[in-house]
Amino acid sequence: MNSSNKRRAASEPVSELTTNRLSVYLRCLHQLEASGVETISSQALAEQFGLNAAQIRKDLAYFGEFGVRGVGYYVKDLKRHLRQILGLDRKLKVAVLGAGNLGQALADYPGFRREGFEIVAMFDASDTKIGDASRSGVPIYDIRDLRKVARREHIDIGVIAVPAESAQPVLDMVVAAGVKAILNFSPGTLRVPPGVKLKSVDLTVSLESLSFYLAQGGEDG
Amino acid sequence: MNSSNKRRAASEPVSELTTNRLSVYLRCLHQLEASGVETISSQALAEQFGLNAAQIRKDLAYFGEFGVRGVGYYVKDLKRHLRQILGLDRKLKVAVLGAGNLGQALADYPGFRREGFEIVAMFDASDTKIGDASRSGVPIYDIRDLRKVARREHIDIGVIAVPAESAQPVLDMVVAAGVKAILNFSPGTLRVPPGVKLKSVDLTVSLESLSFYLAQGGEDG
DNA sequence: TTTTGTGAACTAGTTCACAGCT
DNA sequence: AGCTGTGAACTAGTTCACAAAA
Repeated sequence: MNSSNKRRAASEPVSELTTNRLSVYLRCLHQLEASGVETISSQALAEQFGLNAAQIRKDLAYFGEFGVRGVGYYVKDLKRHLRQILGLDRKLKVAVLGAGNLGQALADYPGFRREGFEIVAMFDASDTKIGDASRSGVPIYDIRDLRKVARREHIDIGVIAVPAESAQPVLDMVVAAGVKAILNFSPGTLRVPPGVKLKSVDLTVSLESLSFYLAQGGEDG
Repeated sequence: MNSSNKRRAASEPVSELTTNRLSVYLRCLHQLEASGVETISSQALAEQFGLNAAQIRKDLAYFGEFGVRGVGYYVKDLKRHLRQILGLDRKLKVAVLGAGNLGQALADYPGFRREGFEIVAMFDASDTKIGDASRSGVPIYDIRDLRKVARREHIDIGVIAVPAESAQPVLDMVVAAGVKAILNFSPGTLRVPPGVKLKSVDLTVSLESLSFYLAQGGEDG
């Protein structure tokens, strides 16, 4: 019997918190598999990685009945299911917008390649960078060729690492080039049309949240 | 009358979501001030930046009565209050652990300096890097000198940008050196003792969440 | 009149606890 | 017996709506 027999309606909402946790579970499973563990209960998984067992079960049950009562989850099986749910069973092509320090670091970041992402292009507006490549060999194209290159290379995901003031115009270009999912590292509010997914990582907000802790909570903790 | 007359008990919890938003509000106020706006209502702020007016008011009211009924908030005043609440009224010293691509990019990231963070040191274990400096001049020290340098330089915040396998040992060293707030860019679960604040930015989870969108939601959206 | 500050209502997310399968 | 999958209970977070202040 097929364990993916429970299918969500395509429009049923999945919380982003849930999908983020699926990534975490997948990483845990990698480690367990590497340690030779064949099956794992939600309880054991929770204890080992500081999570809640019921939450793991709920998150997983949302996508199918992957567990076996009395046994737990088969590590290899669950891994395969999670990779499929997260869309990691096909290679995803990524372009980095902005070939500055951060852009180049992201383009060469080994963690992205590891899970099947392929960084195939960087884009910049500066003549001194265009035509060059990152250390690991990702070519830097003229931002004006974005649409052309994006189509040719079938870019799935754009990563924005440009200064704040050019973030929205660059984002608009990426969207116009047909890219439907964007990871943004620029600070500030950006707008995308419906049907395009924007996820932002705000480095300043992260640091300031630590500053807040030190100023308020840390003093008398 | 002092507008900070309402004081939270030191132990009263503040949601991280709230403190993150305070950073966002502060950034909005920078922009408004630059545009010459002197007062702003929660309604106008909400509309301009895509937020909810009641939420802005609640977040702010949590720390004091900063607004004036019938008028709104004085941009300059509120900015000052937020900077003080977020602990940005003093310079905070930051050290980056790991002088690889990502570490160097973070050390030179202009956004950190802008809000008063001062990146004063990088640490690495590789002889070829120790003694060198980042492009913008941040010196790279031997990780074994962490404790000494951290004390001498009064490091407030550590930023971890080392490979996954060394993340926990490096984190332990940072904690042992007396640093109470850490921003982590390594993937995986890390543990810190109580009294130390760890905030993690997981680049792989972020990308995988976009992959999920493309695999599940994007197709038929 | 305008707009804050805030209790009340609502919505989302987490955890509990147990029926039911293996 | 052991563990999943899940309704019910609970907790956290958001939005509404309005009294009170300027």
